[in-house]
Formats: sequence, C-alpha cells, structure tokens
Amino acid sequence: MSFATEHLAERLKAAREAKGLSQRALSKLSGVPQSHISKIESHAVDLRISSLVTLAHALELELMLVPRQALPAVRSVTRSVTPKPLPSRAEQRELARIQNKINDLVANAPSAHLAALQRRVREITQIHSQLDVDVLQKVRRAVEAVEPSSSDATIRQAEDAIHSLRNRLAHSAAAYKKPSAPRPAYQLEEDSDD
Amino acid sequence: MSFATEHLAERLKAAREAKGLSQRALSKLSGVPQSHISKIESHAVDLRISSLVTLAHALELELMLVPRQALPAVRSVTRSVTPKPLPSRAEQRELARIQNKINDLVANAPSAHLAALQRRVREITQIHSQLDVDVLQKVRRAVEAVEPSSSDATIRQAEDAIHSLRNRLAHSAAAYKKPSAPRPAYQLEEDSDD
DNA sequence: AATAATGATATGTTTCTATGTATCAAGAAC
DNA sequence: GTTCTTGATACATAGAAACATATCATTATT
Repeated sequence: MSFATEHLAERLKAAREAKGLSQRALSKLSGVPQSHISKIESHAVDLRISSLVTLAHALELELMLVPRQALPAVRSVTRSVTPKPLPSRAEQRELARIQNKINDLVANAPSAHLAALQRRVREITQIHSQLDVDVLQKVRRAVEAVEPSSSDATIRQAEDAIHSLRNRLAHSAAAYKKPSAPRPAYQLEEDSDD
Repeated sequence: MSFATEHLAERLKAAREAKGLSQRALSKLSGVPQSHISKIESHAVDLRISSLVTLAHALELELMLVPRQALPAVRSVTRSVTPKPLPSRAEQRELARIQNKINDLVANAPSAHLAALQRRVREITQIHSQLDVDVLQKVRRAVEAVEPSSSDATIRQAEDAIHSLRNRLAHSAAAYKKPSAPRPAYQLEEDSDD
C-alpha cells in the first residue's frame, strides 16, 4: 500500500527474526494479535503509533525522530550494535519445552516459588545466548521430572539446574553488554542511503 | 491519554517551532489539517504512522527504530545537531509578504519564469537563516512593485533582488551544513533520559 | 481601536485499525 | 506419514483516526 513506512515494518520483522521469535511468540510477548503482526509485516496496514511502539518495545527497539542532518551518524551508530547470535533450532526447542512445562506447573499448582522460576526461565529465553543443547536437555529433563505431586527434592533439582544455567548465561551475556571497542569520532557529512 | 508516545509529539512540536512554522503553515506544507496537528501536539490522538511520517518529513525529521543499546549514542548524536536560529517576527513577516505576492502573480499570470521564482522564494523561506529586515524589505518592495502588466524591467529588478538574497543565504547557510567540530568518540553506556 | 494570526475545539462523516477467532497451505520435526 | 509450527488470510465488530469546515478566545501587528 506504500505508506513510505515499509522500512519500519522491515526493521520490525528483522528485529523479530533476529530474536528468533515467531509472530505468535511476539504476539504473546507484546499482546498484539498474530494476525495483526502479519498484516503489519506485509505492509498491509497503516498502523497506529501505539501499536508500533508496543511491538518495538517488545523487541527492545525505540521509536525516534531523528533530524535529517544527523541521519548518517545515527545509522552508523545503529549499525555498530552487535546483534546476538541466534540459538539453533534445537536450542529453541529445548527452551520452549522447558517453558511450557513450567507454565503447566504454574497453572496446576500456583506458588510464589514457581512463579519466580517462571520469570527466570522467561528471562533466559530472552537472553538466549549460546547454549549447549546438552545442557539444555539436562535442564529440561530435570524440569519435566517435576509433577504437581513431586517431592521437594525433585523441584529443588530443577531449580538448581535452572539457576546454574542462568548464571552461565549471565556470564556470556556480559560480553554483549558493551559491544565493540570505542568507535572513532563520527562525521556529520552527507552520505548515501542504505 | 498516555500512549507512551508523548515525547514524539513534543519533538514534532519543537521541530515545528524551531522552523518558525505555525500549525497552519505546517498544515499547508504537509497536507495534514491544522485541527489534526493541534490534536497531535496536545497528545489527544493515537495517530497513524503515515501521519507521523508525513509531518516528520515536512519538518526534515526521519522516523527510526533504534536498538535500545544504541540509544545513548544516538541521543548524543542527535543533540549535536545545531539548530538554526529563528528569524525574527519581522523577518518572517517580510518573507510571508514576498511569498504571498509571488503566489498571486503566479496565479494571475502563470509562467515558467515566475514558477522558478516561486520555487526560489520557497527555498529561501525554508533556509530562513539570519537576514536583515532591511534587505528583506527591499526585496519585498521590488516584488510588490510587479504587476501582471508590469514591464520586464520591473520584473527583472525583483528577480535580481531575490537572486542576490539567495546567494547571500547560500553563504551563511553553509555555516550550518557542517556543524560544530568533530565530536569525541561516544560511548554506548547506559545513560539517564533527556 | 481595528485587524490579523494563532492554537484549541466542535461536529458530522468516512475510513480503517485493532481485536478475536478461525482456517489454510507449506514446511519442519518426529 | 503424521503432527507441529509457521506465516498468511478471512470475517465480523467496535472504536478511533482522518478529514473538512467552522468557531472562538487570545495574542500580535498596524
């Protein structure tokens, strides 16, 4: 339909994919229906700002108005942000199964304890840095072993597994916090487009 | 109404005012109704992207999705863009009168010649850098002296006045093309808000 | 004092987003 | 080969933006 905003939609889509999220996953995360996300990404709608901002925030993006003059510099800065590598399919799968299991547990036998775990797991899926599938499998098995009627020991085991996974992640994630070395001073000259 | 997009509206308003445009002027420039602009600036609507982009473009702004990580750096770049000083009321007035006169002339006696002049004048109002009111007045008188029935000499005079005005502007405007000296390397640390 | 320009508002109509729910074909995983 | 998952698409509905037009009080300008 050409609203001269296609590149925004493209960026949204790229950001979603860079995070390894499906439209449905982003839908859950943002509250925006999957059908709508699809329409947006295929340039079928002239969406409202609130929608765009909602989606952007879910993808850790910020909507900004940038002076034309500053565009080249901003683009250069933006490009310099190192994207996190995507987890493999297998890893995504393990993470999904872990999350599902915990969600079930929370649904069947709610507790502050489990809720905390749930949050932690979500946190992990967000960070989703490099992970061994083996490690993930171990965690998953520990989690899947838990039943609403399980002993505290079983739960503890799963908890510990998740906890150590989280710590490991916190470490490797730190590497991405402050990306590449300080950049050379940028210029504000004119510049060709992307 | 709080759409978490107030700052965008604020930026639009600030940009408009920085250009010395009234809501009606911006309306003409962008095609967006004045009433709508007012609503937008007072956070009364959750506007569509097309509207935002239209207005932004009229104000030489670009709508961008910026990774959270890059926000501080982008802000720093954006801030570094030196805004042009506003022309005084008196200058605005002179410019408006010149423009009106030429518009009338074009309407009454269209010609490629006049159209070119019209474009040039619009260009000047866009650049709107510092100008002596005296100089503007002189130009205005030259322009206002022209009637559809005027001699070529009269028209020539107006033309010359505008031409020299333009050249003078091109000079002083160059000073803003490359703003302040090269900046120090920026950092990508976290940062407080505006 | 009279005039013009400004931003905020009102109304009535048209258009389209946003949402919920559901289906579908293509491809991936088991 | 069957089941899941994916993105695209359909449809009905509610609510809101967009628009044209006009008014109004306030503030500048002459």
